[in-house]
Amino acid sequence: MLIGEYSSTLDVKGRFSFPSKLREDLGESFIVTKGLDECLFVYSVEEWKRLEEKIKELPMSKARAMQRFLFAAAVEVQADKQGRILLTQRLREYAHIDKDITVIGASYRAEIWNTERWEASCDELTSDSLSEIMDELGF
Amino acid sequence: MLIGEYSSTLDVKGRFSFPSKLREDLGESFIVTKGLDECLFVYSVEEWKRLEEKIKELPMSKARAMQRFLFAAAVEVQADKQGRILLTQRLREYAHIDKDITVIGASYRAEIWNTERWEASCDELTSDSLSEIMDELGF
DNA sequence: TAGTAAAAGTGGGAAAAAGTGGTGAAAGGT
DNA sequence: ACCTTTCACCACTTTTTCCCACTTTTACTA
Repeated sequence: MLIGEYSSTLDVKGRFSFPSKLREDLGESFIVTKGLDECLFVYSVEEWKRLEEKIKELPMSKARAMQRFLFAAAVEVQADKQGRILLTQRLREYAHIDKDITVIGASYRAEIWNTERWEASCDELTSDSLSEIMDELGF
Repeated sequence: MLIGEYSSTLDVKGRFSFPSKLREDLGESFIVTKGLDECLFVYSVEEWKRLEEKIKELPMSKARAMQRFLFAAAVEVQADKQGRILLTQRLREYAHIDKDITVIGASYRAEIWNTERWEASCDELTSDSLSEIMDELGF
């Protein structure tokens, strides 16, 4: 279970330390790919395989856009001994990552965000919509 | 069943002792997350898992902002041998926790409040509004 | 109701883990 | 073969975590 919110910054080489709490769950190496809302999705290898299976089952008419989006962008990364990872320029551009980074746990996947964009997307949540959904969940 | 009201204060390191009566019920480690009205919600691991399942089932199209909010805010904490816990700065900021803390039992969850805000929110509860709700419940 | 024992709370220090900057080796391209 | 770029690791700093020892409160008994 991936939870929590962690912030980090790119160093001069474009590396950043990936939260150790999330690394514990994700394993040695993991898959990073384009996600919704211009953030990056991060999956453990096991979870990625599961996703692959699901997409395979989709009819070609629907699946090919998804396949192209997810698979073409996907990269398998491995943290160095200090727990840092390096993203391809392509992925960094897609997620507007230049300096400040926020990594969050989101249940079965993690997400990598430009910090500003993450905060903006949090601010969009009104407390009304929050309590509404919480009601529904019996929170 | 979590009940009662307990007060505590942050020490210089930002720790505070979590009421032992509540710890008995919550277990070794528990989940703290952002709650409504700018307090923090505390769930036992079992209770959290139940919520997790519900959150996961929300439709991706509508609820992903909500999912992110809930999972990103969650932290699993474990009391030290003295029964104290340490909250992340993020959670402390959200709940305006700086010095005086009130922890309350609220049935299946506990809540962590800034003491002043807790007292203010108690004052807001008038007998009128309460009796209205009690009517609804057939109390 | 005072004394005693046990539990809970507090302050602080030491060890481990995580984070950061930088250097050198390997790989790849010219 | 040489230069550039990428990658892996070492050494240092900072942060976090864990636990000891002491104080205070609570509960129980005489």
